[in-house]
Amino acid sequence: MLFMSDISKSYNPSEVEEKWYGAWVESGCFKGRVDPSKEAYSIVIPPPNVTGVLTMGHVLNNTIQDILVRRARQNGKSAVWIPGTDHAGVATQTKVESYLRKEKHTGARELGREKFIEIAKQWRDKHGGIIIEQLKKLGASCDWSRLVHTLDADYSRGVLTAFVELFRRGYIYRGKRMVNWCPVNLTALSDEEVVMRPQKSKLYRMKYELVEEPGTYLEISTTRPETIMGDSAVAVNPNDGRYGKYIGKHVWRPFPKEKIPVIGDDYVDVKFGTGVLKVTPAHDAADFEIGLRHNLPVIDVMNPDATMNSLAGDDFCGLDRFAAREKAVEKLAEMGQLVAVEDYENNVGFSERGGVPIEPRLSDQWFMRYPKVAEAKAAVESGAIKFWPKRWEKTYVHWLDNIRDWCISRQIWWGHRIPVWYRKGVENPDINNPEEVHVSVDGPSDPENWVQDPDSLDTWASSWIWPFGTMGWPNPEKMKELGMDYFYPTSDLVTGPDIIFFWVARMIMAGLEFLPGDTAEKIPFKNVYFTGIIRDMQGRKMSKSLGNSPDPLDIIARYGADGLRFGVMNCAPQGQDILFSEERVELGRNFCNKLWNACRFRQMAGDAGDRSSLKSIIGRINPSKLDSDDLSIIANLVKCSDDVDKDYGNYQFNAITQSLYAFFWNDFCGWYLEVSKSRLSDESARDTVLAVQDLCLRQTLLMLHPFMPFITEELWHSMEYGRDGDFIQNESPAFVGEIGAMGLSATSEAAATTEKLKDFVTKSRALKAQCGVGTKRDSKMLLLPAEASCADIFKANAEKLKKLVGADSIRLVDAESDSPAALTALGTVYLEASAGVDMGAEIARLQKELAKLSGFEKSTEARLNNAAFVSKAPASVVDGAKRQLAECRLKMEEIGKLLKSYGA
RNA sequence: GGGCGAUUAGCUCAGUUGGUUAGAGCGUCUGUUUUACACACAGGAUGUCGCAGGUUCGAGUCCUGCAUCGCCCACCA
Repeated sequence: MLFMSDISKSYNPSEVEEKWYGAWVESGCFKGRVDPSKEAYSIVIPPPNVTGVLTMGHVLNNTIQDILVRRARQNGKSAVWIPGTDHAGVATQTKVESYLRKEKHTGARELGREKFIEIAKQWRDKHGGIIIEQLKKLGASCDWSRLVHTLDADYSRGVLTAFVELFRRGYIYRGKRMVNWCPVNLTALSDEEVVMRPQKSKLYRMKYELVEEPGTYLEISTTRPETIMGDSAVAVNPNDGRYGKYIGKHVWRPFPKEKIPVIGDDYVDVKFGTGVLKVTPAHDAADFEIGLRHNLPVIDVMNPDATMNSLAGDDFCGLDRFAAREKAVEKLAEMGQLVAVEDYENNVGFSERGGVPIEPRLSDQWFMRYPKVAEAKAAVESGAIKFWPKRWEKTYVHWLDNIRDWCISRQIWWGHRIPVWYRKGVENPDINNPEEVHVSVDGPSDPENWVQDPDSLDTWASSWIWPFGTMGWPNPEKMKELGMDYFYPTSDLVTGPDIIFFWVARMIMAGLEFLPGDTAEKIPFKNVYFTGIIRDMQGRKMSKSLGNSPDPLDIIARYGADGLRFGVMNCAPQGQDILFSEERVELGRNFCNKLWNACRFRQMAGDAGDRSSLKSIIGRINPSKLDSDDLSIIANLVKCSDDVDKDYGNYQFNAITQSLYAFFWNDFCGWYLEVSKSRLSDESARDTVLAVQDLCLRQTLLMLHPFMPFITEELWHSMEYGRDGDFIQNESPAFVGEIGAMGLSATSEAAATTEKLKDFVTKSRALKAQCGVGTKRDSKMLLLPAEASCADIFKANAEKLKKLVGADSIRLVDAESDSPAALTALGTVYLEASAGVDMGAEIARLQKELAKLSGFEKSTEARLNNAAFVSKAPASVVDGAKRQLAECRLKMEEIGKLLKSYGA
C-alpha cells in the first residue's frame, strides 16, 4: 500500500496524466459496447480539421463532451464518443498548395490531379492527426478504435451515396448561375463561406453620354469602375420622373466604346446615388437578375483569377482587378467623364479562406435544393431536438425560412470527387439521360467511354452525414458492427453557434432525408449544446495573427489538464462568450492541489477500516457518535449532489463546478476538516469522523471525475476507494438513498448549530484581530451565553471552538465583563486580559455597528407597519421579518450594555 | 434595415421561478510555519446592480423606453 504521506506535498499532474491515460486506453474502457441491458449514450465529435492544432476553443468544446460521456458512464449507461477528423477541402488544399510552392517550387496544376492528391495525402498523414494526440493529452475519452476521417473509404461511400440518392430524388441539378467565386482558390463557394466585411472604399460618380442626344449625360454612381467594360445596359427606375423619358434610348459605354440601352427596372432605388445604375450582368448578382429580365448580353471581362481578359480591351487585359480599377478611373478622368470621387463605406463579401473579396461570377456548378426543410424546422420547434441555450432556435428557424439552394461543387481536388461521368464525345450532355450522363457511387462499368466530372464536393456536403456516416451508413454490415441501431440517434451534440448553418442544420436535414423511421428515429441528435466563443481579456477572438491564442498544451504542461479543464468550465456559463486568461487555470490547478492535500491529510490519519465501497464506509459510521458538524457536512454533501444532478439536466456546467468548489473548499476543507482535527484525538469519535471524511472525499471524487478525470482517478486508487483493474468512471456517484437508509436525513437542527459555531468562531477571531492578538493561540476568553441552549452547544463543542478560535480557555460566565467583546450567535464573547487595547476604537466600532443595526431596525419596522405588506406577503416572509427585528433589537440591547460597561 | 446577446466590487463573472443585510475567483491591505495545502490560513476594505419610467406590500430579478458594446442575418450600385 502506498501512503500518500510519502508523496509530494503538491499535486504533480504530468506523470499521473500519462499513467492513467495509458491505462484507460489499454483496458478498452472508452470503447462503446452494444449492451441492450443498458441505456445507450452517444456523442459524435465535431471533427476538427485534420491539419489543425488544438486551440482553446477545442479545449472548451471537447471538455464538455468528455464531461457528458464520462458522466453517462458513471450513471451506468453504455456510452460511446466517436472521434474523427475532417479533410477540410479548401482549407487543406490551400495549405498543401502553399507548402508545394514554398518547398517544392511547384503547384497543384503543374502536378496534375493524381500526383497532387498523392502528395496531399502524404502531407495529411504527416501533419494530420496531431490534434488527435492533443485531445488525448486533454483527457478526451473517445473510442479511438472508431476513429473516422471524412476521406476514409467507408465514409466516402456514404458521402457519395447521399449525393447519388439526392440526385435520383431530384434535389441536385447542374446549372450556370452566379456564384461566389474565390479568385485565390479558384473555386466557387457557398453563401455561408462568404464573410461580409465593412470596407473603406470610394464611390465614383461618372457620366455616360446619350447616343440619341449628344451633349446630354446620365450620371452614374459605382464602386466598381473596373467592370465598366462588362456593362451591357444602364438602368433607371421607370417611375423616376427625371429619367423615365430616356428608357429605350442608349448611352455610350466609355470603354470599349459601344452603344448600350437605357432600360427601366424597379430594382433601381431612386434615392440611392444618382438614381442611375450601370448593369454588369457578368459581375454582380443583382445585375445578373436584371440582365435576365431584359435579355441583356453577359460580358465576362475577367479571368478566373480576377485579372482582366481580352474582352476588357487591350488597355486592361492582364491587369489585376484592383489595378484595373485605378486605370479605369484614370481613363474616365482623361475622358472628362469622371464627375466626383467620394469616400464610402460598404460591405464587401470576402472569401473565408482566400482572404480576398469574392468575385460574383457566372459559372457551371452543381446545386442542391435542400431536402426536408419543413421537417427540419419542425424537429426543433417540436422539441424533438432541443437547443441549449434555446435562443439559437430563432437563428436556426430564420435561416431555414430564407434558405437558398446550395452550391456544392468546388473546383479543387482535395475532397470527394463528384460521382458523375459524362459520355465521351457528347457535347452538352443531358443530365437526365443515362446514356449521356452517368451518376453512381461506383461509376460506369465501361469507364473508358466516360469522363468524370473534375469537381469535388463542398466539405460540408460530406460532414453533413457525420452522425450516421461514422456509424457505417449505408453499409448494413458496418452499421450492425458499429451498433448504429443502438447508438443512433446520438444523445448530445456540442458545437459552436458559428456552424449552426454550415453543419447543424444540414445534419438534421440529412438525418431526416436518408434514414428510415419516424422523426425520433431519424434525427441525428436529441440535444445540441452551443458553446460560447473563447476570447482574450480584451474580448478579441483568439487568432494566430493576433498572437493572443495560448497553446493549450503549454498550459497543460504548466498547470495540468485537470486544472485547465476545471478552470475553463468554471468560467463557461451556458452559451456565453468567455474571456480567457491563465488566472482561470490557476484556480483549477489550486483546486486540484486542495483536493490532493485533503486526501493526503485523510491518509495521514491512517487506516480506519474498509473504504472499498460506499456500503462499507457508511457501515463504519456509528450514528450515536455523530455530532452536529458531521450531520451538517453530510447534509451539505447531499445538497451539493442534488444541485449537481439538477445542473447536469440544464447543461449548467459552470454551476456544477461552483457547487463542487464551494462544497469542497469551504464546507469540507474550510470547516469540517478543521473541526475534525480536535475530534481525531477523541478515540470514541475518531472512527466515525474518519468514516465521514471518507464518505465526503469519495463522493467528491466521483462528482468531480467528469471534470477532472486524471487526479480523481489517481486519488480514487491511492485512497483505496476503488479496486485495481477497475476505474472510477464505472462507479455511480449516487449515494443519497444509502444515506437516507441510515436515517441521517434529519439535519436542519444540526445545520443551524453549525452555523452558530461558525459565527462564534468568525466573530471571536475578528475580535482577537481587532485587539491585535489575531495570531496568538493562547487567548483567555469568556462567553456569556445568549440563552441556555447556547451554553449546551458550547459545552458540546468546546474543544473544537478553542482550537479554531485560538484560545487557551473559553470560560462560561453569567455576567457582563468590561473587556473588549463581540456579539456572536452563541452569546457575547469577551477577550480577557487585553491590556493595551484602544478602548476608544472599540467604542467607535460598536457605535458604528449600532448605527447599522438601527438602520435595519427602522426599515424593518417600516415594513411591518405597512398593512399591505403584512396582509399580502406570505406568512413566512412576515414571520421572518418579525424574527429579524427581534434579533436586531436584542443585539442593539447587548451593544448598549457593552458600551455602558466601557463607560461610553 | 431586421434579430440576438451583454451591461452587478479595481478586473473577470455567478445570482434558478421577484422576498429580508447582493456573492465568488483574481487583485488589493494587515497578519500567520496553526496535526494537509503559502497553489495555503486568518482578518479587513471595496457595489446609487448601465439610465429613465412602470407593475408590486417588496425589483439586480418582471414590463416599457433609452444608451453603450458585441455578434448574426440582409442584393442597394
